[in-house]
Amino acid sequence: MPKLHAVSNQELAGILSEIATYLNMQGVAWKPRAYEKAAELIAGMDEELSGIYEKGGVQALKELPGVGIAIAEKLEELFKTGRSQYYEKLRKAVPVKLGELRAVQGLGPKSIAKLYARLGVKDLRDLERAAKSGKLAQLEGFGAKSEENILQSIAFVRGGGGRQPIFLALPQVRRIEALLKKHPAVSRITVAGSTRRMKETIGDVDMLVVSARPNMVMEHFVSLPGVARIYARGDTKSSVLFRSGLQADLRVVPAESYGAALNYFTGSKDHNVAMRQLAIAKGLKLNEYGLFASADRRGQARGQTRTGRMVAGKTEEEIYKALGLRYIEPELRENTEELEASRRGTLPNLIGYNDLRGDLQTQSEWTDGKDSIETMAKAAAAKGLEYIAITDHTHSLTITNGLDEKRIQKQWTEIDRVNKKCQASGIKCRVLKGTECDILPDGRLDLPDAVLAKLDVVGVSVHSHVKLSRKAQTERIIRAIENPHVDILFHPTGRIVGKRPPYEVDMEAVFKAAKRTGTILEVNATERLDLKDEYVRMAVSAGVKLAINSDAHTATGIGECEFGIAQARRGWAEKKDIVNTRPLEEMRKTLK
DNA sequence: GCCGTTTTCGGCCCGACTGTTTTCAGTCG
Repeated sequence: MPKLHAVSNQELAGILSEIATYLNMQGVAWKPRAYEKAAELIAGMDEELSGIYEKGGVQALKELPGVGIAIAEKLEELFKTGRSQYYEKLRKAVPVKLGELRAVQGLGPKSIAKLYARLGVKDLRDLERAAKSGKLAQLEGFGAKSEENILQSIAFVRGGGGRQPIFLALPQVRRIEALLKKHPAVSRITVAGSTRRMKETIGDVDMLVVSARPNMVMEHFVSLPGVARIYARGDTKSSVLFRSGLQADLRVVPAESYGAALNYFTGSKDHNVAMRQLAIAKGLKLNEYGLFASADRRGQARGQTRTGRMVAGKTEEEIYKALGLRYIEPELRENTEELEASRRGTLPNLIGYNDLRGDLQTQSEWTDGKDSIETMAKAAAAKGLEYIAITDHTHSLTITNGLDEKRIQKQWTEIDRVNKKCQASGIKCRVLKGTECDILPDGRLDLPDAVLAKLDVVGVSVHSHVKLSRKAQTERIIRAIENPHVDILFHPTGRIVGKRPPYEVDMEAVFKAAKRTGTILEVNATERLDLKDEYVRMAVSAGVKLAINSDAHTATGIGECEFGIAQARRGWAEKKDIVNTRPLEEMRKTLK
């Protein structure tokens, strides 16, 4: 067989999605949705499609839900020739930079097509010129307002507008929520959307309120401090952009529909579609107003939204129940088998946000942390933690003033002193002797085994040589965790949300090795969020134990693990999967 | 273009808001 082109899932998804846009431009019915659906499926797959094709050919591709003969053959052509004639023909007819233009708010396929046909707009620069020259406003279907909106959107796109990491967005969201909650016309408010699902990045925020005076609430919302732009202001929906770059939508919903609205606006979109399909299969109809006994055809034809008898809608629980399902936690609503698990009663009993009893990664002033061990211990006790491990860096990481063999032994004396003092004064938090020991490029460790053997908790991390080949990096990490003293692999993939990609590493091999050697993997709760949700799920199903740690460098940061717990929940982790939910002595039994 | 305990043909999730319209197309989620 001739050599295949290793076109990645991301590239394939991009091409299919662009085909969908081109077909949409031409006003073709339904085909765009088919291509879009296939694109979404492929973008979300863990396994490389090229591998699936190599093993099973077109037949294997066709077995994917949403991929039929036509799309399978286009994929085959891409693997065989690296190109798609169909796609190139479409692109030739309208040679525009879809990637740039589709990012502009309010600009869809039809507008892009028209702007190209009439004004020759091919990219963001052309678009800006057309808008500034006033030509755009003269086009039928466009006007002064669309010109203004497009110019603002261009500025937003250029400013890197888009998704924000949840740990940056959520504090802002909570401030906005608090401001709205104080308004007398707001009787109830909930944050929905990807924020409620605790996705690692947030595109925009959806908030729901119940109010007898929606108009007042909307007025209050669009005039909140920090609002830079109002996209929409209606009776039931308003949408604004804050100066911080956060976009927020507020919806006013009737109390009797609150559960349905919450369900609908929490998403994910795929979860909603699956829910609605389930409803249809049961002869019901689900929308944001409730679950209804199927509407009669005449009612639907008249565009009525609330036809039929309401079966459920006040709470999410009753909607799930009416569909024969158990309640599904928001973090699981990604349409990745949660509906099936719910129906079968096999949903995980997720770890709770208050389930952690200890913190197994913290840094003190001995290296790059800010506070003394004693201060850290007191802060941990005040937060109700039963134990923390002080895991300062090791000497290879010179920039942090990492500990060598001598200094770490001195630190033990200090930890003994702090533990004694705490015990004497009734402070119930035990400080464990730990390390965040560097993994050297060849997989050896930065401290001798004799020292590691005396520590309570040995964590290991990659901090250098992050560009090794996949094979070398994987072997390096596996060699490190094969060390009989190593308890935890800290931030296993090295990524930082929105800043730094993960190293090239075969995580399936790491999970196998972790299982075999009894090594715990960390879910780092800082901006790393590493392991991420998908890897948590793979680790859990591989039977690997996890620890969720704050990686605190200050006393105030200790035990701050909300976002790490969220990732673990999104990865279907239960309390029993997380070692630091256990009391100290039980937790110690999970260490090597 | 895809799919089938409602169908191999005829469905495909569905409603709100904007802007430019005078009844609606386009976009978004």
